[in-house]
Amino acid sequence: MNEEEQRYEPRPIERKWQQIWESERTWEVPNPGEEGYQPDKPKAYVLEMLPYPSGEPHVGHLKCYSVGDAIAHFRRRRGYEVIHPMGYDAFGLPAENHAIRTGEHPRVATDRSIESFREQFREWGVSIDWTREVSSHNPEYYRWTQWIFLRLLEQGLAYREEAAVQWCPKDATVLANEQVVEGRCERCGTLVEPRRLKQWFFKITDYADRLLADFDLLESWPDNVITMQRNWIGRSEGAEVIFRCEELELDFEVFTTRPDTLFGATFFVLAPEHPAVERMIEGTENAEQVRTYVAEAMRAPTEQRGSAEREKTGVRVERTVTNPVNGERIPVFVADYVLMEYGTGAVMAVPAHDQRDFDFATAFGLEIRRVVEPPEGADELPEDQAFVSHSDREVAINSEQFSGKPSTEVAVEVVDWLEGRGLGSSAVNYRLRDWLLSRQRYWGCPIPIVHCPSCGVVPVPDDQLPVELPEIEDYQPKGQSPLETATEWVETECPGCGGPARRETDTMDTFVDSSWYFLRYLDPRNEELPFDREIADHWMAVDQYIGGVEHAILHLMYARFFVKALADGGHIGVQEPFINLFTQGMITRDGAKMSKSKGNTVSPQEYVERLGADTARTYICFMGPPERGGDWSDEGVEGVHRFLSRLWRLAREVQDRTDSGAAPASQPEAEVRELLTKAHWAIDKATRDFERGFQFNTVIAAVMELVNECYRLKGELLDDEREGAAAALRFATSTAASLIFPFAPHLGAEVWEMIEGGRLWEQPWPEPDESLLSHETFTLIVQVNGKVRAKLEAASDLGDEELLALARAEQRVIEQIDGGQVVKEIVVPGRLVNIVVR
RNA sequence: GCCGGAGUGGCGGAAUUGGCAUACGCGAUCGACUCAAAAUCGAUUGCCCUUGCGGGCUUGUGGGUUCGAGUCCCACCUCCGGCACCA
Repeated sequence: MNEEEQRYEPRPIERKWQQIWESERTWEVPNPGEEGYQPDKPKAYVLEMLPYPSGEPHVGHLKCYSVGDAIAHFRRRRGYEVIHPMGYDAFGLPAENHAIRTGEHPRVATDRSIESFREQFREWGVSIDWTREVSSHNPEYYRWTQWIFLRLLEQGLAYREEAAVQWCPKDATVLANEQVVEGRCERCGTLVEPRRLKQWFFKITDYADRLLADFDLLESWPDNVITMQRNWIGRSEGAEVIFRCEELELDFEVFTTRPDTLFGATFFVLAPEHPAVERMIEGTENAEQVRTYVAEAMRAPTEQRGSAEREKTGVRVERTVTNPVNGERIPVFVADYVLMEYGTGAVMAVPAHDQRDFDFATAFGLEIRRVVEPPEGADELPEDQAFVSHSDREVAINSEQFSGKPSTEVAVEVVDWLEGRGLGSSAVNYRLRDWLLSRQRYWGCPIPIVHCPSCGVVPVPDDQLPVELPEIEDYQPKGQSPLETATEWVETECPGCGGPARRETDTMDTFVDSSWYFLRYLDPRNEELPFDREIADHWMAVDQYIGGVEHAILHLMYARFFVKALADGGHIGVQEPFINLFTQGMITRDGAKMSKSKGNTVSPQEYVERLGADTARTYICFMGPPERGGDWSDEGVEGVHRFLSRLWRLAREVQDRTDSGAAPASQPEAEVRELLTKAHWAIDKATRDFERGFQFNTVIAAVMELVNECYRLKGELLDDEREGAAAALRFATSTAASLIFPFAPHLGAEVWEMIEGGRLWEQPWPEPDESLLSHETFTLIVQVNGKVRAKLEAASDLGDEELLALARAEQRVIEQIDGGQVVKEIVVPGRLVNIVVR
């Protein structure tokens, strides 16, 4: 045998199997009722978040699809009918910005990128059912995005309203609340500005409670994702209380989580944006001063306003409002620490028991009246801050008839009292805002609406869908949608009255496209509906969803909302799209996030070409627990490549030097038994670790141990004339191939074919032989006072007394006990003996 | 500030129910093969003391429970992620 034949060359092996999978359509699965459908198999929907096609796939993609593919392969071989589709989230800003720079149509760049993604997925050997491929920028897809929009409109879940919205001046579009991070645009980091615009919204707030409650329907989601969504929804219970401005006969509703502190309300604050500010100041002496303050506050960037550390500012309004519980007239202020977006934009201020109100009262010299006290005997309260504790232990004071009662009780009773007089009621408030979906951009799904001067807002009838995106000359946004320039497209007929009308020129947020794609995969060529309900009900929900944690709020909450809305419309039978969620950690290089500007990017393609896809995929799964992320190391990749080479060379040698007809040994010799035991140990370990979650690093480590054991024993076994020796080696080698297959499918298939013949993926996942796992002897750990003093082989069937006798016979144990008195002896059967000596 | 998560060799990490701490990989050292190198195969590799036998120490820090703690409890430190004038 020459050198060439001894070297593991991944490229030809990988090509060979990719071609087989492609020509044999190995990973395609039929829908119920279609040819080849196997009703007796349980289904498993394994799904990775669809990529946004921009440029070429990066390491994050490689990780996501390596992890997902390992799960898909494991499930298939465990007897599931696995649906594992792929698609592209193809609308979006980067392609449009590219178009603005180059003049190239966004579709061209997007399609080019999709081609590159498709090609790489094929080269990575990902087991995808390509018949189900979709892309959100194709009219065959977005037709149904529009259809769903219209259904939500019918269900009263889509509405158009003028609202103060967050505008990104750089991207020249409005943003959803979720897309504003610390006052900046989530995409480009530009400070956002407030603007008043008429925009389309989805009423996700209607689902706030169900989005919270249905966390119970999920099996396994990372806690941090659930927490993030929970915080984002921000449900808080409390009361709505009416404060009346008697002079103007104007009622103000405020929300409070602490109705028990109502007697401590010593002033009242309006947000600068509050619509009633002008009426309140009209005709008062300092009206102009208030107007100046409001104007300044409105101009300040959101980011600056949103800081708790900032000094409190505000201005007095020459009016009072009445505290409903005691009839007290309290002063009114306008201050920017009160936000229009939350609650009612007005608050009752209780400086004694709210830090912000305390800070404001201190700055403006206002009364701080304590109405809640800790029980007697508690520590002195600090004078320089608010006392916010609220439990059964605190007691109301200075609260008329409520004084002396526990503050939680008072909270309930005060609300009852208010309710009885029509001055308030219990209420729930959310941080969650409705989803603003309008975008003043070109490269998105057109909103299927026509504005008619006589009929108003008219939905485009279903049979006129899709509303296709027109071709335009100039992609540059000018504060309005670039679609405004497509005059011929904009000017249309009203579907209602037939008169001249104009099309809606805003497009949809791309998160709309990706909120239902997992349903289209199930029935991708349906021309009557986005998907057939029966088919969708068969495959849904997604059994395992895999993706980056950066989508914890945006995508994952929107998709949950969509599925609930579709369920309410009778289009689907599930309430939750993703039963199990796995969020992968980020891969860094030299400890830093990869970025082109830092020049520390890792190109998956480079590694795939040089070392093979199997190496790249296996390495990424071996780096550490995939949810944690890790640092890319070239030495580490080499190490994995070395391991795969070892397996391949082992297979080569075993194939050359053993017979396939070899019978298993009837009377196993020590080496044979050792090797078989290791193989079954590896099967057991790999299976358990797979089932435990995503600890692929330990699965791979077990296979490495098995291969190491083969190397250790193969010298003797290959020289051994008896048939059992060869059979054991063949079994161990093909088992290693079988177990590594989910990570290195090409090599796994190749080695299996070399040793066993046939198609590895058609083989069920191996089962460990229990009889080989239970040992006749075990290593007994002998401790004296909890310290290991000896290790010895003991028969597994020995009783406690016999184990103790063995332990006490050990020389080193005798020395340690020497002279002392044995106080206690602990025996853990099958593990250890601990002798306690004084 | 609030809510999560994590701290284990030179490095990435393992340890399933409270029972051998450091599996597997990287790196390093030595050896075999080679004229030589690469590749490959094999051995060693937590720290300290000791020529050796052996002994002591070690899972961020301090305490506790236990025959026995990386794992459980209490307090603290550090790092990472998320949220934050949310009334």
